[in-house]
Amino acid sequence: MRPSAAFRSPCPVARSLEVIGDKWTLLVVRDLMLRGKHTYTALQRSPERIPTNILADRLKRLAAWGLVERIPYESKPTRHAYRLTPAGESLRPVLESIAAWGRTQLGEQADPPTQDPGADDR
Amino acid sequence: MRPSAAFRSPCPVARSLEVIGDKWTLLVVRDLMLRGKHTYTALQRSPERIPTNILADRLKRLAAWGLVERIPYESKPTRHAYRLTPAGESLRPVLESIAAWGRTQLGEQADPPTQDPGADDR
DNA sequence: GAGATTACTTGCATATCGAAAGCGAGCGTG
DNA sequence: CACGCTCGCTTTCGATATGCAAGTAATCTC
Repeated sequence: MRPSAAFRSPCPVARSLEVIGDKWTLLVVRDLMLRGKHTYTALQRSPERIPTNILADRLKRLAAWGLVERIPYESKPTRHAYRLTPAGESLRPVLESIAAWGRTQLGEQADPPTQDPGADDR
Repeated sequence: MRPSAAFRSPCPVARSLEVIGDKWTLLVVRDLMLRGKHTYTALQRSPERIPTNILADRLKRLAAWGLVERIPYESKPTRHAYRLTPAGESLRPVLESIAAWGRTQLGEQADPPTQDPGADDR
């Protein structure tokens, strides 16, 4: 759960993918960076409906990597805000290039390509 | 396995992550784009040691998305080369921003951050 | 014809995901 | 002060994905 094993290779792409290479992590970053969502439930309410256990896990991972910090902003009912650290902010170009790619390549397409199962062309 | 269900949201980031949001896909793209590897076994021999079934699956997925094409280059013992399509090539800025991020943020660090299990700070 | 190589597939154990339910602390209402 | 509600998670558990190892088939090498 927490990052603990060694990097699988010295390649910066391979390393990055061990941190952000999954379907949800960058979505959390997007919400923190671009959508001004900073509380657990605000993040939960995003249209992609991240499962609550995954959200809790990703926030922990992001915090362990030093990309996000969890700051208490209220003490009576203890509440915290999640904020990107400068290291987390540095993901902005990554997020932007991915958004740009999605916009141009997966643009207005309603659905992903289907392939009739068994249509192996060989 | 094959992409078939609908996109989970209209957000270009969310959509992109359904295509490239995993630990291996972009590594295959890296090898095709930056390292001149074009055959199955060449891709297999990368230092990250991608499991063979995962490689076969990712190549299928990438082909289904139109990012990679599989071209026979020899017919006696049928052999194919995998090549990026223009759509696949368009991932270059994404790959570059990820590489740049990894280089600056995960640079020479030998290992990911460890956190003694049970050190919940709250 | 006994290996070796290429390009995979199949089987299976394990890890991760994700839906749903649970939980505890702190309000708020009557 | 009992009852329900929200917030912020954790737990449970079935489904899906991962990854190791072994198998397969075609050609080619000796």
